[in-house]
Amino acid sequence: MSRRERTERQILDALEAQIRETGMGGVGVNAIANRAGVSKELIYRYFDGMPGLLLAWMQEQDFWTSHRDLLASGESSQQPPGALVLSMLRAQIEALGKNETLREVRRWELIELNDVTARLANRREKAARAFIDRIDGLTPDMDVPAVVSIMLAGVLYLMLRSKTESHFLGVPLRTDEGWQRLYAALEHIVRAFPSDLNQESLATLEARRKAATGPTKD
Amino acid sequence: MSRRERTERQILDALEAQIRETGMGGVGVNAIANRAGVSKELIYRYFDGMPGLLLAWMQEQDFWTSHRDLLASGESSQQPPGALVLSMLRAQIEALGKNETLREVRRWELIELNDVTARLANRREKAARAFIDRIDGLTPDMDVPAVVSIMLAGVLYLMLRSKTESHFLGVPLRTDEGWQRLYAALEHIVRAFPSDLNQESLATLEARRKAATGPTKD
DNA sequence: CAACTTTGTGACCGCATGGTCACATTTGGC
DNA sequence: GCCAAATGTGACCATGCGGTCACAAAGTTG
Repeated sequence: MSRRERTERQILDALEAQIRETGMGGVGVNAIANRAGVSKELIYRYFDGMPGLLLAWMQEQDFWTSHRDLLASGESSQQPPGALVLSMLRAQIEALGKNETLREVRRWELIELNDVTARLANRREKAARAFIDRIDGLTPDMDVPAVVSIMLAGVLYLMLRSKTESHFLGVPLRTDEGWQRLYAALEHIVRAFPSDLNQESLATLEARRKAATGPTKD
Repeated sequence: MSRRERTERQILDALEAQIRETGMGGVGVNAIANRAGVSKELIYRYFDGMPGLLLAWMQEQDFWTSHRDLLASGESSQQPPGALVLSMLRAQIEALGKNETLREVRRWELIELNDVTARLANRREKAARAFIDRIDGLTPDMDVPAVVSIMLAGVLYLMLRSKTESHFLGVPLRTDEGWQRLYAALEHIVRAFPSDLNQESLATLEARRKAATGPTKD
């Protein structure tokens, strides 16, 4: 590992730590450089400024983000639609629940509109469409994208909201108990899917529900 | 109207306009004072600084915000639980859909944690609990708060997300057509409620669905 | 009219930000 | 060893921020 690679690592790690601790609002050249113990000039020289640094960091995240995505979508191609949806929702809960940095980025995506967020939005929507299209055909007389949108969006909102509020409609957002209730609610909704959820697949998922995990402070 | 009241109005209106156009990120003493065409000193003198100004502005909003809440919860105390939930969701969609400022504030509530946001959270959760508690008892063997949390949170997320992304899972977030699909999805979910939605109440709601409205740019 | 209060203004301060530059130090090839 | 490229640093600049202050103009009360 060259000397340069080492300091680039320091900078990237500092970015991650800064996002986690202060949110995207506290991200700037000075803060990152100080935290990395390095001169800010290097951020411009090696990454061409903050946008470039963010892009570079994103690309690293993509690595195992898309890894997760592939896992979630590939693991069970033969399951009924409802089970697929539940797996995907569970994957989202787990991925977001144990990664405060990820949650901060997604909060940021809600308010900021620029090159970086646009790129993130594109990539996400592309992957999401690929997932939903495989299910949509199998379930006529039901607007699958719309119903799943509500469920997924609900999970996302509650994940993000857990930072500033401990409960939502009385449901705790910072305990595993609360998230088990929410996951059970998702099951309840999916159970209304037309031709779906035979006994075996539901039993499989039920076993995994016990391990449901909400947001942690790292 | 005294001279002071007039300039206080100018400041409050400037705050609202600033929030709508730039989001809470662009809110500051200098920006507000300039937009109001007034010296920033007056913000400190009359409102004791930005937090006080925000509080004062919030209190005005409370006026018809709580008004709406009362309407939504009082209009139909005798309807079945599912219909009540649908009414409440519809009210949320309408209130948020036509008020970009409100959406910006709620985005802000997701990232910032301070006196003002804490107060907002308290008030909201209090009202929400009052609503959900009236329904919860009526519907055993189902975790009503959890299911409604998913639906309401889903609506909120998609409302907020419409600023930076035009689609979610392929569903358009900036057209009435998209929001009619989403509202229909909510109906679909509610239909799975235990003892619920006789023909009349559903027909009533169906008629109103035609008027579903998504976010507008004001 | 005179004295006093309210209302409003613009200048000023300290501070942090993003960005650039000149200059040291280190590394690696000839 | 020697020179050039790579790596790193600290100082510096303009700008915008929140906040305060002295002072002017407009109203009000005696």
